[in-house]
Amino acid sequence: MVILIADDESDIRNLIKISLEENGYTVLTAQNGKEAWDILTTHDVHLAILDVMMPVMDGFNLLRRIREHSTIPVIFLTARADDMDKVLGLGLGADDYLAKPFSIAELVARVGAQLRRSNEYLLPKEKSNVSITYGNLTIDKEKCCFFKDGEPIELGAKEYKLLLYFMEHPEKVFTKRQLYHAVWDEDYYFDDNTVMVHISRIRNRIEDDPQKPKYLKTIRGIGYKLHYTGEMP
Amino acid sequence: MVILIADDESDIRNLIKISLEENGYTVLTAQNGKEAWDILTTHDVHLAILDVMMPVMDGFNLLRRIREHSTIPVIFLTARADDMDKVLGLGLGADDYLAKPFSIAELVARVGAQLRRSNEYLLPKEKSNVSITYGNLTIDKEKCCFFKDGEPIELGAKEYKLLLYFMEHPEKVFTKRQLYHAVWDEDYYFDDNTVMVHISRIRNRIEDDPQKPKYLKTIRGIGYKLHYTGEMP
DNA sequence: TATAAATTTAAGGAGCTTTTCAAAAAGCGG
DNA sequence: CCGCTTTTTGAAAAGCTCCTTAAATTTATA
Repeated sequence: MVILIADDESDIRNLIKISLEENGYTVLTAQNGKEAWDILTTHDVHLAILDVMMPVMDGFNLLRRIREHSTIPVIFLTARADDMDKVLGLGLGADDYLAKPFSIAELVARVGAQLRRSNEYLLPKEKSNVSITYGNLTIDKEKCCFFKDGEPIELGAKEYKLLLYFMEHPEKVFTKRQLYHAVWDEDYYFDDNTVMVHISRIRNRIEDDPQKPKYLKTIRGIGYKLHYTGEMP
Repeated sequence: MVILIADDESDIRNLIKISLEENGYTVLTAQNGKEAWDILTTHDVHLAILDVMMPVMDGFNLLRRIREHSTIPVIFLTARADDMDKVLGLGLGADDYLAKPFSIAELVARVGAQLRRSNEYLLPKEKSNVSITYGNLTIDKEKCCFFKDGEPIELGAKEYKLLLYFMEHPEKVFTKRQLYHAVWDEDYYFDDNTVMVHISRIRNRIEDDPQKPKYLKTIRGIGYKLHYTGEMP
């Protein structure tokens, strides 16, 4: 799960970031509303924590823009009591709010609660077949985008189709012949290594260490599979 | 969000313009009521800040004309106390007012508040299905007009339909076949490049640099999509 | 260690994309 | 209804990206 924190105070940002990362979340940060908007439009974010008072664009305006396109949970942080009233009064669609200073444990708990809730009531579109998430990898079939930890990764068309096929059948092993069939939609009669070259390319883009792939595993003598090492949220 | 400032003092115009732009708004300016009226009738403006005293057409008359057609928030600026009384007394439908000299921070706050309010109570018509806004692009299905930063951009019929289709599904990738189907409403059997030509023409009209499109992105090997860069003018 | 399998690299080119241009069609005003 | 302007279409050429190919290198297994 990818969480965005937008706050102009770097101490608070870092404190929250570290605490959430300890709980297994991936965290992106922004110093102001504009930065946050840039991240939200280019990344795959599942929840946002926004300070009300920020330079360049404040939390209210940011939330309004978010709600034009998205229903992700948003948690507000406020320093002043009357800001809190605004949050409630405006009915802008914030899902939760906390007054500073707040207990970090409470924030983490509320993040968990919002994510659980949003998972339950997810729109059918978001829920099912448009985007596929496996571990910290996400592929959006509508936008034709691929994300790792919420970060977008550029892929060529063939690379994208190949990876999509793996994402649709995680952990399943495919021979090169099967993969060629699925992606190129034609038989291959002899073993050119086109498929392998593309696998190699994908590894260079998505693996931390392409020599020791964590995701795209080789099953020697048979083929390849998409594997996820680590705990599933 | 596009804001119009009408004031004959250029210092004040620029000060306000800069402050609002820092907050992520797009700003248009006018030196008098007539200029302001010209802009309001040809552009897509979401809020107006009017000086009461202006040559050619004063703020009162301008507001009266605005209210014949539009319900956008209007904020008055006044230099004299008795003008302020007029604003209140006339009941012309100004949404807020500030006496000069005013704190720029307060003006920015009030602009934000008015925009929030107008968004909440928006008529369903204005809110949803008649005009679509994505980033700094707006398309008005009723007037069949397209705006970038509030500036109208002329489009041919096919260009308009194509762009409308993209605006209705922002970020979604479409193949040329899908686009042809949606806009021309007939199958295409061979790959004439008529869709591409129209894409190219749209880019020439809406992109700052058509060579490096910010909005209409090519997804090589797959198709095209309307993207929002997150940049704010 | 030998051998087969898998991976990497780099170059050339195929195919996709863009642009341009001109002809055809459609819209507009007189 | 005719001639003018604008828009759309189609074809062809130029440009560019990424795919394919082949050869060199590394890794795994018997």
